[in-house]
Amino acid sequence: MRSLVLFRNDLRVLDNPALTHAAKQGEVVCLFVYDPSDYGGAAKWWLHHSLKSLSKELGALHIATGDSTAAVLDAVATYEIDAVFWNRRYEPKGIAQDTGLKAAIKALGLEAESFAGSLLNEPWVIKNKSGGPFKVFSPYWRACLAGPAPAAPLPRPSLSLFANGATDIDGLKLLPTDPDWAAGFVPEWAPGESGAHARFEEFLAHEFLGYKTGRDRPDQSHVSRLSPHLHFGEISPRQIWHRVQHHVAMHTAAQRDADKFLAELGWREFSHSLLYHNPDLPEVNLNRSFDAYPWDSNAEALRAWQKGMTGYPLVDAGLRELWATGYMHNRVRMVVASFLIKHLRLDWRHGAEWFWDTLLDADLANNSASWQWVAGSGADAAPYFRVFNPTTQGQKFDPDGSYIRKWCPELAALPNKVIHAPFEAPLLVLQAAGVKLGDTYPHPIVDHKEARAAALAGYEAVKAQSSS
DNA sequence: TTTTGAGTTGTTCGA
DNA sequence: GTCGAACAACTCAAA
Repeated sequence: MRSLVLFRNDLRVLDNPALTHAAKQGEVVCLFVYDPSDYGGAAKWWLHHSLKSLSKELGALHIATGDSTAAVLDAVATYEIDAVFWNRRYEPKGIAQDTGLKAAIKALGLEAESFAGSLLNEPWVIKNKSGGPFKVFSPYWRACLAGPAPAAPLPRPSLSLFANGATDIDGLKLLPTDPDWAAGFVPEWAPGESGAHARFEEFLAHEFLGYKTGRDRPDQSHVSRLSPHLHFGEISPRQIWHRVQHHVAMHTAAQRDADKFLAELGWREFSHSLLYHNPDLPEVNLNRSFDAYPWDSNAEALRAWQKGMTGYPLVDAGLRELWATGYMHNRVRMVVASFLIKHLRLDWRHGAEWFWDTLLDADLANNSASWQWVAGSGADAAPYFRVFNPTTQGQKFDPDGSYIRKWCPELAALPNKVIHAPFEAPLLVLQAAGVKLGDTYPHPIVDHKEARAAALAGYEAVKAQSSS
C-alpha cells in the first residue's frame, strides 16, 4: 500500500492526522501543490522557509504547481498511489477544490479521506440550542469550553517515505529579489515546525505571565507571535491547548493569562466558523445594512495610511512595523484599522487587502472577520460610537513612547508628553527635537474631532438602512 | 412564544 | 485628576 499525503496549511510532522493515518497504511508520498493565489506577498516568504523546513523534517517533499486536482492525479498515476489523505480546509475555495478532488480520486476507484487537523472544533460541530451556528463570540466559546476537551496531539509518526523526484522549492521563486523587501523579516522570525515550538516555549517561559493585560502593550513582549506559525499549521491549536494546560498545572498564577490566551485561539476558531457558514465574508458586509455606508474614495489618503504617513504616531508606527517585519501588534492593528475605517472613512476591504498582502500571518478567516468586526458590519461588532482616539491609545498603551521611537525614529527626541501628538507640541519643543511638521514628519491628514464626527454621521445612513 | 440579559478591546463630557 | 454616565438600537442565545 502506498498513499499520498497532500500538504497545505498544515506544514508539520507532529499532530498531523493525515500524515499519521497514511504512515500506518504503508509507504507515504508527501506532496505540496503551490497555488500563488492562496498567499499574499509577505506570506510567500514565509511559505518558502516553511517548506524548506518541512522538507528537511520529512526527508522528502514533492512539489508541484498549477491546478491542484490535476497535480494530485498526475502524482497518483506517476507514483502508483492507492490512497490520498489530507487535512481539511475551511475557506470556500479550498472546500470546493477538495470536494472536486475527492470525487476525482474516488472515480478512479481509489481511497480518499480528509481529516480534522487545523481547528479545535470542526465549524459544523459547535451549534446553539436552535441547531444553528453561533453569531456571538461569548456563547460560542462557552459552548466550546463546555464540550469535550480537545483530543491529545498525535505523536511523531513512523514514516516510510517513498521519494522520487527532486524537492525544488527554490523553483517556486517565492523569495523577493530586487529589492529584497523581506530583509527585515529574517531576524524576527524562524518559520517552520521547530521554530514554532521554540517560539511557543520562549513565550511560555518568559512572556506568558501577565499576558492578560500585557497583551495590550505594543512596547512590551507579552504576545505569543504564533499567528504565522498557526496559519501555516506548523503548530496545531490542539498542541497549544494541551501545552497550556500543562503549563498552568505547574504555574497556577497564570490561570487568568491562560484563559485569555486560549480565548484568542477561540477567536481564531470563531472566525473560521464564521467564514465556513458565510463564504462571502471576505467580500460582503455580514450586516447588509452597512452596504449603505457612505465610504470615501481617496487614493492619496489610502497611500498615506499604507506608508505610515498619517501624522498620527501610533498609526504610523504600526503600519511601518507591518511593512518592515510582516507583523503588527494586535492592539495597534485595531487602532490602524479603526483609523482607516472611521477617520479616513475608507472601505474596510481596502484595509483587508493591504493586510492580506503585507502580513506574514495573513489568514482569510481571521482577516475578514476582524476587519468586519472593526467596521461594525461583522459578527459581535463594535458599537458604532467606538472610535479609537489614536493619541489616547498611544498614551495609554505606549506610555513611554518607546514603540513610537522604534518605528518613527524621526520623532525619537520628542518628550513623552507630546510624542503621541506632535501636532499639539509647542514649536520650540518640536525644534529642540529636530522635528519639522510637514517636512521631517507629516501634519495629521485629518483632524481627529472632525473625523470622528464624520464617521458617526456616516452611521446615520446605516441606521436608516437597517430600520427601513 | 415571549422575555430577558448580554454583547472583546472606547471616548467624551460634566460633576 | 478621577469617576460615572451617556453614547442606539439591535440581535442573539437561552430560559
